[in-house]
Amino acid sequence: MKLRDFARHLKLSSSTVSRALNGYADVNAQTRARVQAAAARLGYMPHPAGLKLRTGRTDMICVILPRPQVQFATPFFLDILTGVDEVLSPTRYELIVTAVRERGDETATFRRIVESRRVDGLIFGRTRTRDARIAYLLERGFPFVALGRSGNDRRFAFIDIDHEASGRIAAERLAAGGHRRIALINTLREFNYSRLCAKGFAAGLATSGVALDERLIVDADMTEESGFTAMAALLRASPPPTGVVCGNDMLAFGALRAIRAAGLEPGTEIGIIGCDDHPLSRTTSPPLTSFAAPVRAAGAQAARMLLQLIDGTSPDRLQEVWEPQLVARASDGGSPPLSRVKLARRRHAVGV
Amino acid sequence: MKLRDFARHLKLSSSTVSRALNGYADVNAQTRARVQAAAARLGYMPHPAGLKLRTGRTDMICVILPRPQVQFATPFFLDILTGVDEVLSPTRYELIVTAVRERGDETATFRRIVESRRVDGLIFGRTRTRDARIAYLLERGFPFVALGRSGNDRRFAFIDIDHEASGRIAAERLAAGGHRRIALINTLREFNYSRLCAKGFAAGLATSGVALDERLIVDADMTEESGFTAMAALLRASPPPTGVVCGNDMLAFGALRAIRAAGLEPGTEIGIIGCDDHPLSRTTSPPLTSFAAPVRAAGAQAARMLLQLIDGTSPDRLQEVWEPQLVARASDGGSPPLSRVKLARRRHAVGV
DNA sequence: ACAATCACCAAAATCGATTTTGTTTGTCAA
DNA sequence: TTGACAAACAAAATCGATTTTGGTGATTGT
Repeated sequence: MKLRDFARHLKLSSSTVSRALNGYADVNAQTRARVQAAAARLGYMPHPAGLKLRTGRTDMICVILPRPQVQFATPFFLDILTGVDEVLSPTRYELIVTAVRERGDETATFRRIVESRRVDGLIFGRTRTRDARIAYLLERGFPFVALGRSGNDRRFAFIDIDHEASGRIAAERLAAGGHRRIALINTLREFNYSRLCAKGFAAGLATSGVALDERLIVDADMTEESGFTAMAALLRASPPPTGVVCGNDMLAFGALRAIRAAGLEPGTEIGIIGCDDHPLSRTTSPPLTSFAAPVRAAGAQAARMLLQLIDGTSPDRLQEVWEPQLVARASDGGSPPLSRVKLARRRHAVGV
Repeated sequence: MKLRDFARHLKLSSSTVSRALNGYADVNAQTRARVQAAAARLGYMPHPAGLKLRTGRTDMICVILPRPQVQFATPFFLDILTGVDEVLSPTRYELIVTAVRERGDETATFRRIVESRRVDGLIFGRTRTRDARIAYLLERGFPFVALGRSGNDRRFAFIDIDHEASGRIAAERLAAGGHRRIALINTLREFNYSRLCAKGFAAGLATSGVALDERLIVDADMTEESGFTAMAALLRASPPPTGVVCGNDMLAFGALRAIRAAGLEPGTEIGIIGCDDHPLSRTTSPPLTSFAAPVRAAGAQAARMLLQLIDGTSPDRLQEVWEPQLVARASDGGSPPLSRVKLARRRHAVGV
């Protein structure tokens, strides 16, 4: 049923009906009520295409799906989507999802989306320390909210979790537990939060009076396998670390496995702290100490920010950094570090 | 830049330009080439709203995001999305995602989507044994592809994995390993694949000459915690099972933890087989035997089917059931079952 | 009683594409 | 020479909404 039919049925002109539905003042209150009641009863809804053509709005918000290569590192992406949808669904906006296909230059994806004029705004994550996508969007003046900050520019809307604080708190906590050789298995340095985590980690060691050994800081992509490989390598150092901070929980799962494979007991002989609070982290053995990431709330907030941005709010007023929340479990157990001799003996025993 | 401007720039009428771009015959081949070259050079793209209003198509495909309550049981949802997008992106179709918000009646979500006339077709999963959503869509004649079959009706397009075969193969495999008391921790019976899995499991036991003990079959929702709880309860049976099949890997993770907590060694003292091949399954201890679920390929195929359906292919010709592929690892180790005495001793020792 | 104002509604323009219908050429055959 | 026909393009109608403009009848003030 289209507007004209609906109007004819009400014995009114389509313009009056339109104005009644949109709550204009110059239509009789009684008529307006009658029209709105009839619309609800007959289930009249304006045809989206006609509406969009006339108003110029697309009423669509796009969330960018990162490349699948690292998807298992983001079990949280669904949470983001859920949060965004939660905010969008009571509004006139629709949520659309576009995956990044280009291998090399993600900017091409963004260019395509912007130029197709199909969406009013963009939400995406995995911000880089120097982010070409952000530069492009800023240049085009296209509305977007980034999940995470970037290094090069600050004049855009973002919501981020303070990974610098996570890194610092984790380092200090292990140091307070008596550890003096503390490693960091970080996520890829190209991502901005990874850089911040490393920075906080270094600061935490410094304030705790623990020397920073560059050889105990390694980058890894965000898979369990990388965590395993990185931890296994760290355990071959001499002396090996007795505490380790991981850039995310998936890496920590791998690290736990490597520690066990080396014949050591995580949580008592080696302290380990993750980051992100993966749903399985409470079930590892020992349960993994980590930092809660309220991803769903962040997605919702990003959506709210984007709507405000589209409504004209300045991006400078739409910037938030949330404090991380430590989820203390058993894996960072404050045991004293093992002696060098004891460790060497164990390494020998399991043939690492 | 709109069509009229573009046409003026070419010193042609907009109708001719439109016909040239759409490859009509009654425009000079030379002119057509000139127009298409200019479009590529100047980056002209028809405005989506105008196009949709005129053609009536929405060029949108909607994928339904299940309720977050069980999201962690579906780390594969992103895979589905990726597969769908992979097929859609070279076409004129756009992918949109809508989350189910209603707690009770999911049909309300579907009604909203269909009536808003914003999408040309639907993809969704978690089909139920009796599925009201499918009934509604069939009644409305709205194009959709279901990920999974349903019990009540068959006249719709679907793609499914043969969970009946998985259940059967898993049961037979454990039986062949010498197990005689085999349990099933199944997913919720309201989902159709869950029912099929139980059916296959029973058949597998029957062909192997193993008695089916109803008390060893339990339903659980799809979380790690449920798996733990269910397995712990099973271990309190007398005699306890020596083999267990899990409806998905997340449940199996929980079961593994429960087995360990009871002081037993999974893979040698208790055989366990999962289903879905979660990315972490290769890293458990012992690595989990499971069934590969080519979710991404299934998503892609669902998208292809939906496009064919929209193009007029009959749903009867768009039905596929894929065979599961066993991924043999160590967790189903073919060791002989423990004696009742030995088990009892262990249970006593760890205080279960 | 008459003009001015106001409330209410209808008619027409507009958004940007596609598609149908018309018009101008030029060519060819009768 | 002229009518038929085809090729190539232009003009106009159309999709379904919103918004601007304009007009009618009633009310009010003087």
